[in-house]
Amino acid sequence: MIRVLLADDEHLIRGALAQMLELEDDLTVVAQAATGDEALAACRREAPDVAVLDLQMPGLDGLEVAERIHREQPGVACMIVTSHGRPGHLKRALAVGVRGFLPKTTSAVTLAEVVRTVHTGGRHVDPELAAEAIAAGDTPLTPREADVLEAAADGAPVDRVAGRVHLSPGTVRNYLSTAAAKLGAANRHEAVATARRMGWIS
Amino acid sequence: MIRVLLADDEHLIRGALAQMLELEDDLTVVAQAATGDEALAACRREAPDVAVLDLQMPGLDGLEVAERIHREQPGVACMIVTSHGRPGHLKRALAVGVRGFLPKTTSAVTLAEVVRTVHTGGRHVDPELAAEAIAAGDTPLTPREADVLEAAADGAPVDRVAGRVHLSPGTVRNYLSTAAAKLGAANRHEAVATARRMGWIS
DNA sequence: ACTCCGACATGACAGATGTCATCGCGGGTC
DNA sequence: GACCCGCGATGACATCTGTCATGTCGGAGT
Repeated sequence: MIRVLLADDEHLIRGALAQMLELEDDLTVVAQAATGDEALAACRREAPDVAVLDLQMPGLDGLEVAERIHREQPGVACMIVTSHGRPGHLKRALAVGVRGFLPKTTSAVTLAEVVRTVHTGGRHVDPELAAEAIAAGDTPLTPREADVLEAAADGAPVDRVAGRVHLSPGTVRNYLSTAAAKLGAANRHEAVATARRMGWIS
Repeated sequence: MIRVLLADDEHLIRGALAQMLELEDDLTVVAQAATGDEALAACRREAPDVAVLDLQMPGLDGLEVAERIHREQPGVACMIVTSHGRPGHLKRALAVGVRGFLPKTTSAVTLAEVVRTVHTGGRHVDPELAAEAIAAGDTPLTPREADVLEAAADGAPVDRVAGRVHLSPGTVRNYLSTAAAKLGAANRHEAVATARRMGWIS
């Protein structure tokens, strides 16, 4: 019997998913969590075989949870389920030791199968997402550029961004300028949009 | 037996939800749809008692589908289920004749109950969302301001926005300026962010 | 008829932003 | 040691934006 931890902030979805997994003879949901922190706590307590994590959750997101679980309990196989599958997320997930990555558009049978796959040590990523990730390539941004772009993501004026990242306004402008150029955007706001779409910034 | 139409682009969720609703003795899912257009077609074909619509779907979104269903088949009770419950969406939904509005964070039993409620002619909106909607109030933007702001939502420079809405660049700047002022934003990009948060633009 | 308001436009000006050249510092690499 | 590259900074310049004053036009109310 494969013991599954289920984390998703949407109660309705989580409940429905749990019911569905319980329907499988060889699966049992031993814990549910609505936030990243809950998921982590539940994982320590129950030591499940597989952790099914939603990407976007309040508090720690699925990727951060997966990272910590992977460090603390390497025996627990993590997999990510998400509505918005950005290429960058997949890369980060794999880097962090995630063994399964599925969009919520996949069918129920696939989910159960993937749970079994990762439990036996295998990996599975959605083919379409994988293709996108390959097509998108790696981020062209330096770490600092990504930081600054993210700090500018809410549309705040340069000065405020500069305060957030503790840089001079001029430096911020330079970073944003090069970032926008690398992303082929006309200004930083477009740059933010494309970087978001690619999953290069949160 | 209450006949339910279920529309959600996330296959996993839709399937799980369907199973869950089928578990109720007095409910049966007669059709499922992954897009707005499919939902509309299925609704015409099956004439269900209740249509459960996700807000964000490819093609027509839940609100547009609800509007058309309400016009074409007033006998079909529409309800919206969504992950991101913005205050503005709720207002628009009620204006369009939607009878139930729930975030996906609600529990499964609530969903079933609300399906029954709207079927008997009642209404149900999530109390928390209702409170937010009241607190948020109506959009301060004129229709045209909202249009222009939405056209500027992806961060495009003024000229491009002007092209999209067939206006002179100067006029666009004026609209964006007044919109930003009304929303208390430092620039149009912040204005876009707050308008999005409130559900005043898609 | 008169008034108000929203849609649309123009012109002008200040301040914010994008761009570029240039600099120093430190960590790798050949 | 020489070199490249990323990080951080400055200054100058051109352009883009935000703001305001001002005007026209048509529809809705009174």
